[in-house]
Amino acid sequence: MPRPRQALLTRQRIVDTAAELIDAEGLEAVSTRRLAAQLGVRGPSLYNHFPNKDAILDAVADEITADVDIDCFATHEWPEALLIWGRSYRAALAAHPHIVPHLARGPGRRPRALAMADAVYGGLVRAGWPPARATHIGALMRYLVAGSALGSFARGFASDPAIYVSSDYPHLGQAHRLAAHQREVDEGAFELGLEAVIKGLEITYEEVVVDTTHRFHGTTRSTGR
Amino acid sequence: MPRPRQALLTRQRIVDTAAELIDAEGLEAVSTRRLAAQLGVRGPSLYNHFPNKDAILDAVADEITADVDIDCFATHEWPEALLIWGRSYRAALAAHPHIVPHLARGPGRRPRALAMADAVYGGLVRAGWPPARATHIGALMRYLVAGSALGSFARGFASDPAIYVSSDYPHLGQAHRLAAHQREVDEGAFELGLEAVIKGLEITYEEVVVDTTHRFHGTTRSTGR
DNA sequence: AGAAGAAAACTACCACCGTTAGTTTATTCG
DNA sequence: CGAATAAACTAACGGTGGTAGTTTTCTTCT
Repeated sequence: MPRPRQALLTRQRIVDTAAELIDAEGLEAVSTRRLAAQLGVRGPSLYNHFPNKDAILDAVADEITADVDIDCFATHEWPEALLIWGRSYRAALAAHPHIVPHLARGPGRRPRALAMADAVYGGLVRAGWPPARATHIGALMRYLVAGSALGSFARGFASDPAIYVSSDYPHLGQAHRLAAHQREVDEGAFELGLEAVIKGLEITYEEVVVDTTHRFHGTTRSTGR
Repeated sequence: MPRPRQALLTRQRIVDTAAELIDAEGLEAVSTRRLAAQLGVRGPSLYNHFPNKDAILDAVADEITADVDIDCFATHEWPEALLIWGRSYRAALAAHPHIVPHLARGPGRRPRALAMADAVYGGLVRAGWPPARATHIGALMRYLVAGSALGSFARGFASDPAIYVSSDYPHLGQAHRLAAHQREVDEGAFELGLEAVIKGLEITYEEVVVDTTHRFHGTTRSTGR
C-alpha cells in the first residue's frame, strides 16, 4: 500500500495513541510495531513522522506537561508559586505514571520542560534568590515530583507480602500494609515534603536574601551553611 | 566447550563485571551477550547463575547500597540519623548513577533495600513518629536521593547550549552555564533539600508527636494536616 | 497543464536483544 | 561405580529499533 489519498498518520495521532498505550499497558509495551498496529499501520511508517522512538516518547512526555501551571510565578509570591507549580506538576505526572521512567533517561527535546524551567528560574531570581540557589530549588522540586509520581519506584516495598514475614525485617510487618495503599503514600510523602521544603526555604530566604540585601548590603559569607 | 575444570563464572564476578560495564558505558550498554563477552563466555551461560537479566541488575543495585549507613538510626536522634543516612545513601548512588534508572523500574528483589527500609521505619517509629508518617518520610528521602543521584534526569537542561539562545526561554541564558557543572547542581540541590526537609520535619514533629504525647495525651485530631 | 519533487505508505531486511532447548563434559554425591 | 548435578556450549525463536528502496499520491513550480 503506497501513499494513501488521505494520510493515515499525524504526529498528534501518534502521540495520542502512544499515550493511551503507555497508560494502558506501561512503557515496555510500546514498541514501534505495536504502536503502529494500534494505528492501523505498519511500523516503519512512524519514521515518516518522527526520527526515532525516543522522539515519540519525548513528545508524549512533553504533551503531558502541557497544562502544568507556570503562570503562578508571575502572579504569586515565590513560596505559594512553588506550592501551586509543584502540585500541578505532580498531578500531571501522576495521571500518567508510566511515562516517568522515560524522563529518567535524559533531557531529550521537550520544549515545554524548558519553558517550565525558564519560568521557575526566572520567577525565583526575580524574587531575589541567587541564580545558583534558584537552580537548586528547581532541581529539588523535580526530585520530589518525579519521585512521588513514579509509584513503582517510590514503592520501596515489593507487592509480595510473604517477603516481610522474614525476621530479617522486624519492623516492616505493619509497613507493608501501608504500602498496599501506594497512591496515598506517595501523595502523603509528596505533600509532607513539599510543605517541609517550602518552610525550610523560607527560613533560608530570610538569611540569604533579605538580610544580605536590606541590612547592610554585606557579604554573603555570613550566611554560612 | 562443555563444563570446564575450573568454573569460569561466579555470581560475584558477574555482578562486579556488570557494575563495571554499567559505570563505564551506561545501563543500555549492558546486554547479556555483551556482559558475557566481557566475562570471556557466551551469553546463555549467565543463565546458569541468574534466572534473568533483571536479577543481575537487581544484584548490582543491591551491592551498591551495601555500605549505606543505617546503624545511625540506632545511635543518633532521628534528625541527625536522617542526615547521615541520606548523605551516605546519596553518595552510594551518585558513585554509580547509571544504575539509578533501573531502580525506577520496580522494587525487585533487593534484600539490602528492604533492610534499609526496615531500619528507617523502625528508627522513626521508635522516635515517636506515627507509622504512616514514618513511611512518608522514608519515601520522601528516597525521592531526594534518587533524583539527585540521577544527574541525567535531574538535568532539566540539555547539553546543547544552542537551544537556549531562543527567545522562548528568556531567563535561561545564565542557567545553562550552571547546568554545565551538573554534579555541583545536584549536590547543592540535594543538600538544600535535605536540610530544608529536616528543618520542616522538626517543626512537624513538635506539633504531631511532642504536643500530642506530653501535653494532655490528647487526640491526634488536632494536628490537622 | 505538465513536469519535478516531496511525502507517506509499503516490503524486505539488518543486527541485536532476552531467553529456551538440548548437548556435552566435568564434578560431586550416594 | 553410577547417578545426578552443574557449567559451559550451539542453535534457534520471536521480538526490537531502525534502514533501504519501491510505489503511489499530493503539492508546487514553471
